[in-house]
Amino acid sequence: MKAIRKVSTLKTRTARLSPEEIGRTFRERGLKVTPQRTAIYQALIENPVHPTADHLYTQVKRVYPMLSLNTVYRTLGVLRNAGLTHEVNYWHDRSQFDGNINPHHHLICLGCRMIQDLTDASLDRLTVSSVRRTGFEVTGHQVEFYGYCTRCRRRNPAAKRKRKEWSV
Amino acid sequence: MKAIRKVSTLKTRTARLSPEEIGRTFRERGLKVTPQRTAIYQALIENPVHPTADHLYTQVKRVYPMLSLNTVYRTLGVLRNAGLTHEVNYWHDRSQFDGNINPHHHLICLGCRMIQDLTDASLDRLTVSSVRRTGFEVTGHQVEFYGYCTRCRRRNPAAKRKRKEWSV
DNA sequence: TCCTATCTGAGAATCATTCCTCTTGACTCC
DNA sequence: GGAGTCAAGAGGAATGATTCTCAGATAGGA
Repeated sequence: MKAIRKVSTLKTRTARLSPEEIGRTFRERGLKVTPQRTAIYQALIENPVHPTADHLYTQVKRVYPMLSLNTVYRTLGVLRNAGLTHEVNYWHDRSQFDGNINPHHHLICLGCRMIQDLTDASLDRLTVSSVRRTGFEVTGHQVEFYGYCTRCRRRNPAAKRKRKEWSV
Repeated sequence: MKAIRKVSTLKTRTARLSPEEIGRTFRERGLKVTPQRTAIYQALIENPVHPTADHLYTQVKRVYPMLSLNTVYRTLGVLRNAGLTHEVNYWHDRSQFDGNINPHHHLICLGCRMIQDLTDASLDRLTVSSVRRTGFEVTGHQVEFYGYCTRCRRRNPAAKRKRKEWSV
């Protein structure tokens, strides 16, 4: 379980689709193409920090001042049902959304709550015989690593790190 | 990443501590010992289904009819800060609590929403060089397997499974 | 261009969780 | 064992994320 053979890279999200490409993506999945929906999805996939509904609302409202938060929630629900986003809730207070639908894993900082994507082919291939023995049919999996990002480590070295960190 | 060497077992939670043992556990961690707190913790560790605050409230209220939901939340917060429970939120609507604080992983059924513990030593030892290269300091990790439990598979074989399953 | 199902905005409603205030009771010190 | 202290508990109100309802707008096929 230690040997990692394939090249692995930390994913910095740089997805950047034109409105036309987004429109095509929506039509392929039978979704209507509306300006709000397009803008919300664009904001989502360009955002590397796993935004909350409110983040997206604030961002898209700059372009569509009449946008309602309701529409953001509804749109995120539609995108999730269409498989265009995943919802994560590591902090138990509000949902964050992930526009990266390729298989990937997460690094979760207990200091600043940052959630960073990690793509690693060897983790994607993870199979465990103990799971097979249970009779559980696995359709996917995800690995979360908890700890401290470089910025938090620099600011607060382990030695003097206070025990008032976030818990999960 | 395929070779699983160690014996792995599906954990069926059977923790059963006496009130005295629970009291000792609390005192060791500097927590006051109260009947409500003891009962809530006992209900938590005896419950294999990752109960919600409301589940625990309903259960403990049978013994302590005056119990308030508020107390359940406060107690769960105390237990979490003391490292005696973990909070999970796979379904994005309410928190579920896990009294099993030994390293373990989860099988998550997209059919019935069941969350089952999986202990597997090889998964516990998982280390990934791509994470080390990022400079992220890992203090723990957890693997989640999504799919269908045996009961859901029996009721709804893959072939005729409708696409109205839960999404994560 | 027209029609209709679907989408949006606005505001209200819902519901899990937290806060506030007062009362109770666990633990310490004598 | 008794008194004092301070955290814990109960009850109810508040908070805040998310969902619902409904009327008007609009995307997209005919």
